[in-house]
Amino acid sequence: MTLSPDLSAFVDRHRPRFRTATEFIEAALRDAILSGAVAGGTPLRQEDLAAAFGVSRMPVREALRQLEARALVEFHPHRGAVVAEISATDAADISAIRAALEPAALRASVPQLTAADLDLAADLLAEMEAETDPGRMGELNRRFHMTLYARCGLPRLLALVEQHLAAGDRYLRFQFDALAYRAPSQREHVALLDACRAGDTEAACRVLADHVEQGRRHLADYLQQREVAVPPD
Amino acid sequence: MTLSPDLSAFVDRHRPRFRTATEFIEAALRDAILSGAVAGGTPLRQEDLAAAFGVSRMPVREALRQLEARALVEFHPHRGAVVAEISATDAADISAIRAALEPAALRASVPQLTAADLDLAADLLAEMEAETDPGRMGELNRRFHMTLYARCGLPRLLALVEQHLAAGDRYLRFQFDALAYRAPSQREHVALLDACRAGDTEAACRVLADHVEQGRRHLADYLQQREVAVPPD
DNA sequence: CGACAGTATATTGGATCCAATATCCACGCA
DNA sequence: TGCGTGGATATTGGATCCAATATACTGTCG
Repeated sequence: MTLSPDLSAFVDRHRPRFRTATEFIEAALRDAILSGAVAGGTPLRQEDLAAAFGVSRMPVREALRQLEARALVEFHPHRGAVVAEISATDAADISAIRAALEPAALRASVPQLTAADLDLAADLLAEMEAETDPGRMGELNRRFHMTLYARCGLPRLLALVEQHLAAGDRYLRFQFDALAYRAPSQREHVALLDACRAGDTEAACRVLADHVEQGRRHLADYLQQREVAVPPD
Repeated sequence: MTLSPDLSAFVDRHRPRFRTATEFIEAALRDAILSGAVAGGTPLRQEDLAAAFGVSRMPVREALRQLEARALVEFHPHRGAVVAEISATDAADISAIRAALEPAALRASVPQLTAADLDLAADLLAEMEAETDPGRMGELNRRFHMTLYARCGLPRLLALVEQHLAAGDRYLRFQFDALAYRAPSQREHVALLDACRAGDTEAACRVLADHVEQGRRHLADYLQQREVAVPPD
């Protein structure tokens, strides 16, 4: 440890973000799918992906396997992987999981939240007010929620919550009337943060449960009308 | 379709259970880990596993990647994979997830349960009375629970529940006083099944929440005394 | 004209090979 | 003697190659 502590920040900043190609590709593909950049049903040709990333098929295969375990892609033996389809029932599924998990995470986290956590959450909320890009909006929303859950001390639960927050965002991409949902959502966020700041765990959980339920309903309504408009093939 | 329908059952029965080596190895390793046959911290050498399964390292690598995504093994770049460690906090983590998810699954499932479902659950319960092998007992317990959740119509939620039921069983392997827990657990199972049979969804959820909580407490007590006996190295 | 069989092709699954890197150990130096 | 350096070794990460299989096409037969 002869290295000046001041230098460590630079070392960290310049350290390659990913240590293996597999890690990098897995993260990139996950982002691409969750952000909605590649639609459900899209075939994922190993050769094409390998060429796109400038590697061989092998790290692509490993990354696809990890995404399969996360239900983001589906494998059909000898036919390849396709991006998992979205559907109204899948949205309901994700909403149900969120509704079950997030209050549990919040309940464990609120008593441990620090002033810094609450300030960070407030900052994220303020940023969301001005944001127009839906992708960035989704990220801010996830970070806001995750900040409030972060102190729950249950890493598995936290990972599951993050995963399903992101999975839910896949659907928001396709909502053109998302703006109508935005104002009430923000009001719920404010109420949630207030309850957390007051240390009222149960009130916070109630607000959150309601918030997730509102989101579920909003999504269900949207997807149902969409399904009527675009009949299943 | 010239094949007599009567033959299809035989075809299915004799169809190789796994169509790719990766699938097979993934299932085998998962079972080995969840059953407690290989302890946490065990290094998983790709070459050794490949030899043990009679294949090359490649399907082993893909299987390990899938298990990594399920948090059953941990990868350390260029150092290999090790079986995920068990700990008191991890057990608490899994218990919290179960407590959140299972009542949600049950609530959605109870109204859809058929008489056949309830009879199957009763059969499993009866089998459990006589069972002494802890591994088989765990499997019966999982199947009993899953039978009651099966009609929830939310496949992702169901998969998560199954995954964490199995993950929880990893801990029961190490409990030598599991027999003391067995009788009250069975009583709770009976009460749960009765409530389901009566179609009283909310009562069933209360019984289940209590059941999971009892399991959590039992596990926490056991692991705590164990941690005192075996200080962390 | 339609259905089936056989083949051709594309793509994945698996094996082998090479490169990169982490750990271990011996050695030298203060 | 203790620490740091350098190389040897084991193991993984990645590339390339071969085999297996699913799909599409083509031609033939009814």
